[in-house]
Amino acid sequence: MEKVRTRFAPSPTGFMHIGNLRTCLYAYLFAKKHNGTFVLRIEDTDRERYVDGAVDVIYRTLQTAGITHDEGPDKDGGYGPYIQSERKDIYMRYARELVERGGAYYCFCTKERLASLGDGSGVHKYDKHCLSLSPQEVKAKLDAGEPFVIRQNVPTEGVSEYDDMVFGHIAVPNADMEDNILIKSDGMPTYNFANVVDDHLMAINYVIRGMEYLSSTPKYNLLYDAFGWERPHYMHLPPIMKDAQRKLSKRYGDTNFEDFLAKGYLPEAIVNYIALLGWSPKDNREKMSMHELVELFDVDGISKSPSIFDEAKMKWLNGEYIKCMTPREFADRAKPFLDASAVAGKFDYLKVAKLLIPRVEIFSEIADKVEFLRGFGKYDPAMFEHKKMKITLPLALEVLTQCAEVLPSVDEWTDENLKAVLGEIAQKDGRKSGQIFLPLRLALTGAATTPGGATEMAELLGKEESLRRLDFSIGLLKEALA
RNA sequence: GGCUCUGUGGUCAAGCGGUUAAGACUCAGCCCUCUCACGGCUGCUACCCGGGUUCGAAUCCCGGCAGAGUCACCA
Repeated sequence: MEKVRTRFAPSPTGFMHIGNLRTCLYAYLFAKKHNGTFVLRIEDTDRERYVDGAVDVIYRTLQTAGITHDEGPDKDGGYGPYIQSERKDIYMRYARELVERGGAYYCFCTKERLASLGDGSGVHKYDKHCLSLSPQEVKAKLDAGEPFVIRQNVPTEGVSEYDDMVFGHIAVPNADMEDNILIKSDGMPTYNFANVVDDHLMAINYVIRGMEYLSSTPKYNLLYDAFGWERPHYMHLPPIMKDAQRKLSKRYGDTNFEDFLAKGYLPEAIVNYIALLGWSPKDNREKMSMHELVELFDVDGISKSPSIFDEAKMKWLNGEYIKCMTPREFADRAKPFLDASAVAGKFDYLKVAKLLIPRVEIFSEIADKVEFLRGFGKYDPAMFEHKKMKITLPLALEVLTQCAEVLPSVDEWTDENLKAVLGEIAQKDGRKSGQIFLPLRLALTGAATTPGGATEMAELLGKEESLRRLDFSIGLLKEALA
């Protein structure tokens, strides 16, 4: 196999959505899998769509996603420039060469004439009107400064075909293809042309992109052929859908990488999940690091049908990543979310992290989970009643009073130690452990559900605060029973 | 509408002529359990339809149907 060179060629529109990122990921994985080169090229030939700062978004996204390009605008590999707007003269030069080779021709038709081409059937197709212009006529118009475009000269008969690495053999009748514009009247190339010229000049031999190009690829091949260039291999990818009808796109929101980051998703989990949308490894493994993805990536595993983006599954995967974190890692990476929650400045993040790791799938769930820690005050004592555990209010009071007697003498205020001490008490009195832990947890938190049990809550709150709350709750119970 | 492609549970997705049609997410139930989670177990639900080919078809062929893509001086 020749040295593999793939590329990702986004247009700087301001954000990178999941579908683009996956295309980028596959191009990267394929290159790395084969010890090849992954090139980043910026396709900014459409100045009307250009957005300031958009290129930075691309760099930032690749970096946090863990995708590193070997060549690009910021990493010259000898095939630059890597920004299309800086290659303008190259395209014009090649377009003229193509005209000489008969693969293209000048067209001076006005927009009005083009619009009148309708021919009733509804679909218009350019009628090759300017192809019949003589060289002298063309020269005269050019000299007169008439605006022009350059069009590809597609044969009217025959069939163009190629083999796609995922979709197999593709054959399209030439008559169905139009003489598309290669050079626009502003002198800039269209995607159709710039892409082919750049891919060739940058020695890209594996073109990996969305399947929206599947049926126009024969047209690009015609260009390669007209120049006498070797055609690249093609790998077209099925789209990622929002639902069965709609493709994922920025129009529906929440589909770009940075939005998910803001919601508390881990970049490695997002990358892992999108790798799985449209591809699966031989052993059907699901949780994979970038390194493993590179190792396992294989064209055979790419699916031909569109896949629907399922955030529930991505969330689950994200949770799997969180479960593997140490409290230290969790505290560091979730810091912005912890800072914005009820535990900010009041509790030890490491202790909170330990409780949250198995209970949170994405960081944005943190706030709700710890909200009960915001304050502690009057609550409904009826919560102490528990039929299944046979806990009545008087029993709760009795147990809590007992706790209040024993606990102050506990020096090592840790989850484990407290558990041992309280367990002993329960056993001594012949009670189920729940009959003591349950009331205590309620007494310490005043919350029906908490991320952890009585002893974990006690450790988190600390001895002083725990005893204060216990005292308060005993008072509350006494009042209720009076 | 023409052309191109696709069609396995609600979702992702194994399967490549012979399987009790994997697995994961979701959902439901059970166990564990001091609430909530984690974990463990069980369950529900699928080969788009119709014809062929074949001893045998989810797998191959044809035709329907459904969905997607494309038909720009957007990429």
